[in-house]
Amino acid sequence: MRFKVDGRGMGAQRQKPDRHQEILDAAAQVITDRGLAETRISDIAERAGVSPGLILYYFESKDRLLSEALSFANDQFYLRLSREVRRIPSAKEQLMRLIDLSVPGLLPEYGRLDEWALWIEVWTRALHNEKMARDRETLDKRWRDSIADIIRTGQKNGEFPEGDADELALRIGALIDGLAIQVVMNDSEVTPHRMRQTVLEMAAKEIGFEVSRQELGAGAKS
Amino acid sequence: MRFKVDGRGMGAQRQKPDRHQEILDAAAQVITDRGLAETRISDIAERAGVSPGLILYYFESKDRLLSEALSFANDQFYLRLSREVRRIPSAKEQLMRLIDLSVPGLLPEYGRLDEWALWIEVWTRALHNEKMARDRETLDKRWRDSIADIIRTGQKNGEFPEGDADELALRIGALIDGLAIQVVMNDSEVTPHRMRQTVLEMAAKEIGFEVSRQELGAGAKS
DNA sequence: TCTGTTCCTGAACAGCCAGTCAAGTCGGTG
DNA sequence: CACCGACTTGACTGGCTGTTCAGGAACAGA
Repeated sequence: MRFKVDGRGMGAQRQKPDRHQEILDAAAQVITDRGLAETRISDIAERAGVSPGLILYYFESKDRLLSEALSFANDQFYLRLSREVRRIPSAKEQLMRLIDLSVPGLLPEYGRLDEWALWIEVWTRALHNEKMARDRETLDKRWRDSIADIIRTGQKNGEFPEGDADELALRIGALIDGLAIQVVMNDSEVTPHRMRQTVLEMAAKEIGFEVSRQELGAGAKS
Repeated sequence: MRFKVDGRGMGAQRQKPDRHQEILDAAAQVITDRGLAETRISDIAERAGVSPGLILYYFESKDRLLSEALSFANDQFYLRLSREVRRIPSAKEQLMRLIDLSVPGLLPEYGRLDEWALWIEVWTRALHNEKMARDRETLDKRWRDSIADIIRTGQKNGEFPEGDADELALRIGALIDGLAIQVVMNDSEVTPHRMRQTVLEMAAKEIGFEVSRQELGAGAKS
């Protein structure tokens, strides 16, 4: 039961690739395009360019690996989002950026639809797996909190009127989830652009700020 | 490749149980409590009280069976919902009933959380299965349409002000989806009661009707 | 160079499960 | 009763895949 705790402490880690990380990445990719149910250890090994045996050398079981991969990938998304948002001064702009980043496939450079596909796999797994259920709740709370934080920021600096930031965040978060499902499924009636517009309008109405026609249409054509 | 087309045409079908139906029911139950990934043909057979071989006698493959079971179960929910709603005269009452039926676990006699769990499995499957993706879109459109129909009814008879019924239905439907996910996952911050209240408030605000304090709290305590 | 540890491989193993099949039951029909 | 077709069983099989393992490569320290 050997374990590689971390790459820490040996200085030159440029040569030695971080297998742990690489395997998690490969796993997330495979899960994204084949689906959790169709993901085999050998697929992950192939994608990572190693032998199947090595996967089990680093992770004690397939189940563990999959769980870690899902949490890991969702973490990535969250980190990128909060890093990006933090550098924007205006709360309204922050919120608009958050929305853009949440619409599957809206921004070509980011939205590879990946995150949402993984997120749905998390839901399915959480339904019958206690640990995954706890993870999901934590991740989701963090997601709502980052929306609520933006709202509170805006309320403090006068951009938004007063109101229950947590309740508002719940509403906007849920709306995003619900719409994202349809967009990620390629529903012909719910395009990324329409989703963006709908979320933005409702957020504006609920929170209480103005959106110009130009801002509404900024995401794509029309 | 024998096939039992239907029980039609032999009069006494009380004795002969409808295996097709029974198996679909059993499958939906098993999927609900074990999850699609953990569902074996033998589990379904056991639940239905028949031998595993018989399952494959009625369905050409496990895959077909599972697909049919998912669509079938979601159909059931929709039928029950529209049957119930149709007998209510007021559009506002119709909408409130629809909301109550949609909140997982709110009504003890109905909401066994089942439908939502199955619905999430459909999403996962639709992500990588073309046929399932089409089915989902159809089912989802029907769901949005039934909300839109209620809104249009209310607009025609003067209960609700004018407005784009389809857009409103999209918003309310998405909100319900997003919140239901959290409720069905037992998120400690999103209770069935809170979901009911949130959806009702937003629907009232968006569509443009009044809800009394009493109506808001009708679902449960508080 | 020698040695011990870590990393890595590919083959082998073992369990599981969808799907097949030979055989049997049951109900109706002539 | 004899026959026939639909229905049902449960044992079997063939393939797949998670996991183990014996051994080899790479590398560091002495």
